[in-house]
Amino acid sequence: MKNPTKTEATEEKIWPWIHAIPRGKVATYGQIAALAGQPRHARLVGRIMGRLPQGTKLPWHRVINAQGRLSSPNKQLQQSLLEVEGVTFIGGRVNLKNYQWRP
DNA sequence: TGTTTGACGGACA
DNA sequence: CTGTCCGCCAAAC
Repeated sequence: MKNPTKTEATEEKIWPWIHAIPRGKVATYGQIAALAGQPRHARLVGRIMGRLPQGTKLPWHRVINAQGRLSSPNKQLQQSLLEVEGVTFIGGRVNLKNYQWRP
């Protein structure tokens, strides 16, 4: 057994928060990092997201960047998943003023 | 061991 | 609006 890496320790903290994002709302990478007690670690969140398995139950599509744009490899899928939930895209971006989740 | 990379963010020109 | 730069830091090379 090895000590958990910093990434693994952070995973445990961010997953509950991502899971808590309600339908029709979005959160930013930096926001999740801050909620998990890791301010300024947005990239760490992004790296963890990239390691998620396909069948994950986490609403990964509700996490976007601070500019209201999509950063995931599969932007097309992510956008359609969000639109189904009622998130509107204008000019390829989301209006965070209206759709950002505020715990 | 040193450098580059990346599902980021914010400041600035 | 776009593009550049810097801070951040684990993982990959």
